[in-house]
Amino acid sequence: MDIRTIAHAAKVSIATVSRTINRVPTVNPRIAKRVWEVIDELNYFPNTQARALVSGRSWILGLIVSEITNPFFPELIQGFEEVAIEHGYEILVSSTNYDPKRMSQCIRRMLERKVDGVAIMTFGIEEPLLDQLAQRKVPMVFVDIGPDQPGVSILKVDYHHGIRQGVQHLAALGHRRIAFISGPMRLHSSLSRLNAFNASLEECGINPNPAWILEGDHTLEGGTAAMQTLLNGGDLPTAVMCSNDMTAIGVLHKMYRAGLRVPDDLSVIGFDDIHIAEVTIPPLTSIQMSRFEIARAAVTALRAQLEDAKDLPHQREFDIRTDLVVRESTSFPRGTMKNLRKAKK
Amino acid sequence: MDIRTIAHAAKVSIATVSRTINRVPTVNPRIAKRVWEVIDELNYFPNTQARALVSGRSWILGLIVSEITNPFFPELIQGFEEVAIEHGYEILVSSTNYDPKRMSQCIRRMLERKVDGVAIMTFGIEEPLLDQLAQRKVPMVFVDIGPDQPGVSILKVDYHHGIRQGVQHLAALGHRRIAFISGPMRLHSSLSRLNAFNASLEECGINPNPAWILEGDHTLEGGTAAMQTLLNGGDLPTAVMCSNDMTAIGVLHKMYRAGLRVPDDLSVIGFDDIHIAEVTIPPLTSIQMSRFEIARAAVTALRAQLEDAKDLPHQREFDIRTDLVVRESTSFPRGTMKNLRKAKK
DNA sequence: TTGAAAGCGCTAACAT
DNA sequence: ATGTTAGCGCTTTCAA
Repeated sequence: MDIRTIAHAAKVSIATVSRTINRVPTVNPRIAKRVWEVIDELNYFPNTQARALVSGRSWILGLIVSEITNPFFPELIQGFEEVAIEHGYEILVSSTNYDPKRMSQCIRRMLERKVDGVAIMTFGIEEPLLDQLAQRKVPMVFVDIGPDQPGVSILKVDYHHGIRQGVQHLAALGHRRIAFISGPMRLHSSLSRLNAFNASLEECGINPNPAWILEGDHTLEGGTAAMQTLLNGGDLPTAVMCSNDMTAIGVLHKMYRAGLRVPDDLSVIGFDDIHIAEVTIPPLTSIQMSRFEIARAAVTALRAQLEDAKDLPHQREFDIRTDLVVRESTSFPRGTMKNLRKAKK
Repeated sequence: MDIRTIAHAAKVSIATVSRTINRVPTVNPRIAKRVWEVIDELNYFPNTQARALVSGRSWILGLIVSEITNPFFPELIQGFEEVAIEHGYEILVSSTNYDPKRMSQCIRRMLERKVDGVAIMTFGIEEPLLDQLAQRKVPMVFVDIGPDQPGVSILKVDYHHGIRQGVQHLAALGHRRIAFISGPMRLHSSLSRLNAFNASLEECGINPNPAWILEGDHTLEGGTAAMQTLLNGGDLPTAVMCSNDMTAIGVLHKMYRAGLRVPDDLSVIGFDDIHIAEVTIPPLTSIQMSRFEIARAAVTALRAQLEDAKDLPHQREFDIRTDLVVRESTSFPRGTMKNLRKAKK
């Protein structure tokens, strides 16, 4: 069944069927109605590849993520899928696993399937492969930073806002000895988070201790390893802030293994606020970055380049907020409670 | 740049370029070499939609999952992507969120993008929409059950093997009071797991208590809710087996909330063995079902229908094992330890 | 073994 | 407002 079948059944030309489907305003409403009836009755839908071939628009949006097994990303993908579908786009998701080879393969896949636009949410652009996309004028959207080119939008995450809230929360509880476990330092977003942490520390008048700044890799294992390092160091901080929730969960686990208690022996703050943070033991205080907000902004940014609807924003940068969510992995530093109790007596 | 560019540069016809790319054996090796050189030099790749249009093969494999935010699925998707790409297929992932409307939308998307085959990993087919796929002779692969039609393969998960190991493990520790929190009962896989549990109980000579068979929904919240019900019931079991790990993590959390200890007050076994099960507190004893094995089998089953390679298996069913992984959420029932200690004295 | 040409299903320019 | 037709980039007969 093809467009000819419909044209024949509706007693019009294939051009009219095409126009009807594409909602060209000049079609006679009565004829359009007849065409739609035939389409519905025969359950017809156009061949997307033929359509893409001739129109040059695939109606596919690419989404490149670092690793799909980090719960942050499925939540992001879900939002992206939802918003994209809503606007008639199919999505092509692909993950790099922080591997430059795979990154290059991802770009290739995007190119081969002729995506109309691509969201690169790997929190750090690993290669100048992007030129291939830029050359073909494929609109792109990045997180944090991206090349300053036409067709490129940036989702600016305000790490500082949430992280400052976290540090202030810790400081208010009485913490002065605060560690930070970063993400992979070659990722720009990791650096941004660390910078925001250092700046917030300074705002609170706390001196940073270099021995308490550790590099993690945004995985569970990275979190346990960093916590182990901290434990080996002897001079333990009273609180630790993590660059993402997976790291924090690793920290929680290592503390459990070491027979220490959170938050009694160490307060822990995560970042992302993934769903599972609600049920960790103890429930994780975390800095929320809305996946849905990011997903929506990414699709919007791409659509703004692709379509000329008047309701689409015409900006290069989009702001993404972060906010502290206080749960139970943060409390007074050890000792303070006793003092409080004494004071009460 | 298109096939003509290459043909011209290599001084051959476009037909020869096409044959070269498609590795038709009749092409003169020297000419083929020349063509490949031009292709590499110009960094050319064929337009997939033109190719799909004329050949009728999209080289896209669909993958329908229930919910991408359940960590089991990202791990599955990752494997599926890897194996599919390895064989030259692109993937189209889509999630139903257990919503029949979305399921129907998923099928539609698969149809519109003309997938060559589709893996339906929703653990329970929600609708007879599949006819649309069957009519178009799209090969399908299901988990557990599927329509008995040509072109349909089934991944038979041996739930019984792993679940029996779990029950025996519990029985060996001295448990006789074992509860089960199932998945949504309209899903066939949930029923299978429950049946395997009941059968295993009987094998061990344990009487099932209907009050200890609860229906969950494979989410964290379902797990906490079911555990709450168990707590309210008063007559607490000494162990609980869960239909998936998310449920088990919910149980762990509710126990923590109730001020009870795992495994001292309750032993907990999960199912799936997702990555995070290693770092729950305590680390979760779980029944492993290999995502990668499922992913590989799914792609293999589809390829067996699509390609005529001699090395591809020609069977309708594929077996998937399950195995117990013992960690620290299971132990002796309360009281037994004391007895043991006494005995030691 | 290679080339010429038809045509996959559709959109869009042009003609009516 | 509707129809006719060229052609998107490729694969695949068919002829040489």
